[in-house]
Amino acid sequence: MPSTSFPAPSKFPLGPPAAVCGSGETLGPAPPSGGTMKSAEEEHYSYASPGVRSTLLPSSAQPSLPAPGHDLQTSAPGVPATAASQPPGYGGAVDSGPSSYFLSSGHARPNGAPALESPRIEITSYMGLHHGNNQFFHDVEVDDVLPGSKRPPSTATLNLPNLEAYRDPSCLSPASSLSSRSCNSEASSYESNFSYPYASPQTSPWQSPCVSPKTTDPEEGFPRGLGVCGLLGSPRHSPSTSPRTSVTEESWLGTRTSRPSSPCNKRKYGLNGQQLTSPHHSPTPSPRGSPRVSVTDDTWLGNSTQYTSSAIVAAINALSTDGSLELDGVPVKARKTALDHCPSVALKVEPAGEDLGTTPPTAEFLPEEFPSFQHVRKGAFCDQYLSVPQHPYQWARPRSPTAYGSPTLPALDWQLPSRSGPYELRIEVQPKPHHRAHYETEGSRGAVKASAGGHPSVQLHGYLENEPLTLQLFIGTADDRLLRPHAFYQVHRITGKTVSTTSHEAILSNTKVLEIPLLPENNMRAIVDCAGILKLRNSDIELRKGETDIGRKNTRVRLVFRVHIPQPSGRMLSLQVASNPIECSQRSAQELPLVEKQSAASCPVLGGKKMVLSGHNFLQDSKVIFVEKAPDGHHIWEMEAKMDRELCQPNSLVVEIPPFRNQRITSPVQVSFYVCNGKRKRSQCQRFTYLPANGAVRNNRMVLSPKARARCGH
DNA sequence: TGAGGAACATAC
DNA sequence: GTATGTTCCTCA
Repeated sequence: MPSTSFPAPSKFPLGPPAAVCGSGETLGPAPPSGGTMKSAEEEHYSYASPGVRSTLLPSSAQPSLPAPGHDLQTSAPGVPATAASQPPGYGGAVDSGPSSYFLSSGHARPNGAPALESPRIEITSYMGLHHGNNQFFHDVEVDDVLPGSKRPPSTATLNLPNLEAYRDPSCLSPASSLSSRSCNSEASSYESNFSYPYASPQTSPWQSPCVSPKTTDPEEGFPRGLGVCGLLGSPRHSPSTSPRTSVTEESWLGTRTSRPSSPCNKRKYGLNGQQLTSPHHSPTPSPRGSPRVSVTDDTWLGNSTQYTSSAIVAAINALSTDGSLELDGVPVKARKTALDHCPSVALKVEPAGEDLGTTPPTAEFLPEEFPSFQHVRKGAFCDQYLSVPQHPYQWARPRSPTAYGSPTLPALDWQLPSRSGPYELRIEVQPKPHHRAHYETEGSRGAVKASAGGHPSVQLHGYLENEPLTLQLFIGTADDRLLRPHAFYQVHRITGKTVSTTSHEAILSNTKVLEIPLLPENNMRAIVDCAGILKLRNSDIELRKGETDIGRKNTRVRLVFRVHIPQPSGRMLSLQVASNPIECSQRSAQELPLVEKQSAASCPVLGGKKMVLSGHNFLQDSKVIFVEKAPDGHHIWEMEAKMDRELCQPNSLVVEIPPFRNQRITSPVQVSFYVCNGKRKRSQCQRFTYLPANGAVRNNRMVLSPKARARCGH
């Protein structure tokens, strides 16, 4: 395979490659790592065109490169050490400070080099990303089309509204609910977008070279690089390209069929792989074989006019083609398991190079301007294949950032600043430190809540425009490494009467992203009451190709919020902020709180002082109880300390030390305290010493000064 | 639907 | 054997 003819690294003078727009502007932060990243970065920048989803395939081109992973520190051959060692993100920001991430609206591939040849087909999610009425985005997208190429996004997403129709119900737990099975839920985008390594050309050396490779999903080039899933390729995608279809189908239908250790078959499901007959098994492509197509239409029908009918047909063809060959060489067990996870198939169709110049005009991607397209899609296309319920938007959603095509937006594992220039994205209300995530086999456990009741809220400060924006939310890691999408958790869209915030799901490189409107009338503030957390089985994720993280004990997450602010220059400013860590496992939440450190071993004997306790398993509603017992064990007093909730953070409590209550004690006064979670969980008592401030010890008794006495109520 | 709890399964 | 993960039961 030819290697990528990207701009030389010299284009990125500030260490990590900085974003470069078509005009040569140096943009935002550099990607987190090198290696496969390199190509991705370059691709990303050099090709970053909202309207064009380039799909360079570093992996396929360089099979030897390490599979995408999470190790952001990993560098790869050929990549400057700096690129790999520096934290992603702040490298080359220009306008808004070092940390801002800008995207130019006009990035066309600088050298006009053709996209990297690659034997993969990927249908990337794009659907529903173009709905907006945000002219800002609109313009950007138009401008972003490669000059002369008029090339539409090379990838698209097809949402499957009702995955159940394609899955064996018997495989689902009775306890399951549609909403809980994120992968299969109405949030069809997840389904259609969620791709597994096996289906990801970039990680599938065995993929058929017959696929026309012209574009690459920059997203995939990043550490996680599993590829944006979704469906639909550009209208140019040759129906002959294909073969990914089967993969997708299999992964999709194979859900739960072969979970190695899953009790799915042992307990209730009683489903065997045989039962799940993938449409692709049929030698003959059939409408049924491409349910994903309809999937894409799901909630985005109203907005998905970006696709031309030809594109859709191409996608269908691709999907309906048996691509089993691509799975050859992949252990059935692993394959199925992994695929199982992502019922939805995300195919990325890579248009042939020649397509670049023949791609339909950008206008195709502007639904508002081409209502006829919608008609064609819904009626002529979707209806013919799948009965897809119309899913009108509930809100005049601004064009989703993803509508630009991920190539133009920073990858989810890029580190972005929370503020830049006049803008600041801030979490006004933090989520509770514990939220039990639900499995696909369970019903939803509801939305993440705030400690003091209510829900987390996020606000964009400094934005004075009247155009609404979209707030993106995904589940990120909470370990010591750089923030990145969490492999074992996905955000779960909550809907229902109790949810006041509308939202939409999108998939970016295997990560589900919830998109929430940020409206000027709400002061660009969003109350996030629509986000739950879905736990994916460790066994499923760990079998993913390229996955390096392990799920065991990896149960802490953060809510990551992003907003992309169009700039007058046409570029995009991206901000990001992550919440405090959230413990998602049931067991951890039940563990005893443990005080590891306290701010002072000795504290004033009188009240009014505060003490900081840090440890584990503290809850926002944890209580700190002070106890004093006489040497003979006699309980002298016990009282709950007042908490300074404003200063409390996860696993860090700030308490006000209660006033001294008993004068008949010896000095130094030994007092114990424990942290109590709920009714039963309490830490071991931990001692500290009161110093006789404002008092003195005489004859084994505390003698308080009049002032101290008054303060203590004595 | 949203939780809480716990039984059962698996990893270490 | 213990710790942790996953599924199921139950209830408000």
